[in-house]
Formats: sequence, structure tokens, C-alpha cells
Amino acid sequence: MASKNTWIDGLAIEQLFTTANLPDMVKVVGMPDLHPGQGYPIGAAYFSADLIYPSLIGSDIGCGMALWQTEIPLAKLSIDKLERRIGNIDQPITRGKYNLGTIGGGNHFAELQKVSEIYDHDLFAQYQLSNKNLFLLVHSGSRGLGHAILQQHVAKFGEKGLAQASPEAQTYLEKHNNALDFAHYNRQTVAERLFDNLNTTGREILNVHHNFLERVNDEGQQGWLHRKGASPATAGLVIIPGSRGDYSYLVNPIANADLLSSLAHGAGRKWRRADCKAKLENRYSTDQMLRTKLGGRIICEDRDLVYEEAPQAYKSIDSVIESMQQAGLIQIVAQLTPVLTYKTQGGD
DNA sequence: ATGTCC
Repeated sequence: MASKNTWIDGLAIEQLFTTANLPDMVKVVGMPDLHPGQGYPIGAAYFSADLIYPSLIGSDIGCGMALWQTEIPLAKLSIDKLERRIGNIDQPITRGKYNLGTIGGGNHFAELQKVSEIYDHDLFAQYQLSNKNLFLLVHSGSRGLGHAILQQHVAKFGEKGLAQASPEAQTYLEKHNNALDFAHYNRQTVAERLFDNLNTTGREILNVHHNFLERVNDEGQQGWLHRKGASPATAGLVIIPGSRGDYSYLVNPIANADLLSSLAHGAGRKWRRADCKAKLENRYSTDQMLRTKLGGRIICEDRDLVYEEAPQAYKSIDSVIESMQQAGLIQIVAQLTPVLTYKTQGGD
């Protein structure tokens, strides 16, 4: 799906061929944010006829993006004040419940953003959006719950596909659906905690998974659509964020049944996590790393994570968005710019 | 990715 301007790691393409050759796999589609994962690539959709592959969904079942329009006005915006008030939501709200209400690690974040450009004024108005308010974007998933589900599954059945009618497939699907609900609610809980700290409220604009399994009809054939880092083109508006130093785009998907009704879920990694620190630590101080070119600030008290999720480690979001726009897959509603990115207040 | 991990 990618245009010539989109950089794609050769290993990710290899991994995509590997998945295409799995038993019963009918069709695979790589998104422009495709990048290598653990055996299988991220940023792709996989359609099988009868076999379900839990490992293709991965351990963060229900990972996704949710967006709110907050009541915080942009006028007289003080980032200092936001930074002081945003507080610490690293501790779960209930013990023993898989860290409900927390963001998690890796590429997960909560980010206050402002609208920097409106592309489609009609849709912007139709969804009652305002460029005078801050937005909150939450990228998180099912935390320890999804992880436990996949771990238990793989321990028993390994990587092989499961026939949909088998008891093990039914068991997995039931747990998978619970994880989707948990992930959806987790993103809402994260938002509510931040709203409390910031003394505001918000209206949910979207709350959409990009790691999940769905029963669909693809060009006349019933089967199982596995999305791994792929946003659905069938669930209304989606937001496709760049790195913390880049824009996010709120887009209206245009139906693309032949491409498995899916879109990129972000910019996609360019550098492996393990390489980031060595590439960056001699060039930038930690303080420099916590400010971005677009004027955003980062709260991240985990030094390794600061490097691992650096903007330099990600592809350009504009190249990813451009690919999909040129292919006629999206209608851009608005561009948003990061103001304050919350990763963790905790220690290393 | 992970109530992470020695």
C-alpha cells in the first residue's frame, strides 16, 4: 500500500511473506507503517478462511487509540501549568486488576494535542469539533490481561492456527473479546484520571482498537481478519499519530474492501528499540530529548524509554498519510500537534 | 508488548 516515499524495512517484508505462507492464509496486506515485529510484522492485516492465529494479534490484544476533546481552552494555554497539574497515573487504580487505568510502556502514551490545521471543514463541523480546545489522545491496550491470555494460549498450543470450531479457538475468542472490552475501558480510565488531575472533562470522539480479530466477509468469503497495528476502515473516524515529535492526523476512512478494510495505525518504527540509545545519547542531552521541534514537551522519567521512543526512531507520518491519501483510502479531517506527552513519572 | 528482568 506504500508509496515510493515510504521507507520499509526489508525484514518486515520478509516477515509479511512468512505470514502469507501460513496454512489457510488467504490474503495479507502491509500498511505503509509496516515494520518488523517478533516473527510477524506490525502494521498489517491478515485474512484466513478457517484458522485463527492468536500470535498474529500479539500480546496486546485490544491495543488502540482513543481521542477526546477536552474542556481546556487553547487561549492563555500554559504548558507549565499543565505539566505541574497532570500528576502521576502510573499506579493502577485497583490492585490485582492488570494495571487498569495505566498507560503501560513501549510506544504507549497519553498526549495533549492542539488542532494545527483543518482539512475538511464540513466533517470537522459535523463531529462538532473545535480548534479552540485541547484534545487528549490515549494509545494503550489491555495491559497485563492480554499478555496473560496470549502467554497461556501459546504455552498450551504454540504458534499454530486453530480451527474456528475447536474448543481452544472458542476459548481464545472469548478471552480475546474480554481483552477488547478491557482495553477500551482502560483507555477511558486513563483519560478520566488525567481529566481529574487537570480539572477538566472531555467528550470521546473515538476509541478504536488496532490489534484484534474480527469475523468478516472478504470479497464473498467468510473468514477471520487479524489486524496487527492496523486501524479499521470500518469504524468511523480514526486518528493516525506520528511520533511524539510529529503530527497526528484525524481521518475519515474511505471503504477499501480489497485492502482488508484497514489503514496504518501510526508512523511505524524506523529503528529497532535496542539501537536507539547508542544512536542518540552522544548527540543529545536528556533535556533536549524531552523537547521536540514542534514545541512539544515530554514527561518520561525512564531514561531508556526516552531514547527508545525518540522521534528519530520513527518514520515520517506525512509519508505514511500521503501513501494512503494517494491511494484514495482516507479523507483527512484535521492535523493535530503534540503539546504535552505523558509517558511515565516513575523511575528507571 | 509485559503487575517487564537478570
